[in-house]
Amino acid sequence: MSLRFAVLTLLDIEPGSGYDLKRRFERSVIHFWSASHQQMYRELHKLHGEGLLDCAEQPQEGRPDKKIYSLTDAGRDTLRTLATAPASTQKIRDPFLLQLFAGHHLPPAQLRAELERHLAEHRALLETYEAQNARFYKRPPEQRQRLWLAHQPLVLGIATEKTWINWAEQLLARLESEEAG
Amino acid sequence: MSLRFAVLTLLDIEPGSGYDLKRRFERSVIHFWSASHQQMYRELHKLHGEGLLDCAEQPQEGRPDKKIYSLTDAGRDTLRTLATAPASTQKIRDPFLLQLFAGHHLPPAQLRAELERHLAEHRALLETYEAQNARFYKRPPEQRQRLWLAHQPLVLGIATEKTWINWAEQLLARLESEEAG
DNA sequence: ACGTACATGTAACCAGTTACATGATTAA
DNA sequence: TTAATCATGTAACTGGTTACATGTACGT
Repeated sequence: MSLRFAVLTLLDIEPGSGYDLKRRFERSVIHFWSASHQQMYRELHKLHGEGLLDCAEQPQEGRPDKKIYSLTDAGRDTLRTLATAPASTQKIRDPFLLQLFAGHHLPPAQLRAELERHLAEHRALLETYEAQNARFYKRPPEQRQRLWLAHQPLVLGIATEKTWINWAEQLLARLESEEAG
Repeated sequence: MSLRFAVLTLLDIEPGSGYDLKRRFERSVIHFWSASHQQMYRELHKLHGEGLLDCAEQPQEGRPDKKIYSLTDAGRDTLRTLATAPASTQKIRDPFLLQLFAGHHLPPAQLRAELERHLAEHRALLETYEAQNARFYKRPPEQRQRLWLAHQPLVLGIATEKTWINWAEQLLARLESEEAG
């Protein structure tokens, strides 16, 4: 139900097309949820079929027509219901940790290279989060007050990435000293 | 491919049945991967069908027969290949953060109750990790040296849970002061 | 000529969850 | 007698990924 919940939440804030939603996921929700454009279109069709969304076709010149989706009353009801339902606690599922767990199958140099690759990705992620965070703090105080709750996932995202990077740096140092010694 | 990798890794350490694997997942790998018994049995059948596992039926008295699976040579080859393949970086997908993001749809008291429920779950999780960690440090130094890499996911698990709990406690304090003020 | 952004979609597959089904043993 | 642990499985469904398909516009 989470993709459904996410789609309804974003369309409730502002109507848009599948393509719009995909970009909004990437820009604002990526640190705690993600979805491909194929998932979007499938979900939008389903929601529309169930009468939770209205669809307005908007012809465009020079580019493909847009289908702008917005919530119906039934959609808003469903959103309220989903928002109230208890969410399940997320278990970690990290393929890289699995790889580490079986790390004795890899030559140490390759393991170190893998770790450095993941480190680079996490550092890049942290940078984009920090940038989003900086934009938040440039908003007027009135908006910051209103949006503080929706901002909390980003706060956690930043803390989590810092934790990851810190752990990985210590691990890297140890891998290097094991290789040297 | 990750479930496959996890199953092969555990069976490489020690052969066992689907039921055994399920328990070993819960005891040793749960903090970075999880799987239900249905997934196990399906994966074991598939791996066996592909000739990556041998299966020895072991009759038992008073309880159902066991099917003990172990790696074939082809299985060990596959495991080595999977261990070498670059793992994708995990994206966070936390339904609770989605709920927070849409938190304005919930009455504050209910939101606080939800947060407290999740906090309790994360605290319990941290406790079990700390217990596992304590058991690790009771092992003889020779074993600690040999297993240090496989122990790293647990180190990260502990740090991540602490980060989560710390974030949630600050959020809870703010929710309480907003309710009071 | 090539890549990127815009815009929507189908099909096949892989992964994970939920519900159901069976049946013995052991401890409270 | 009730619940938990041991042990294996089927079926249906939901969710997510990968590959393919189409076509315009714009910048290099």
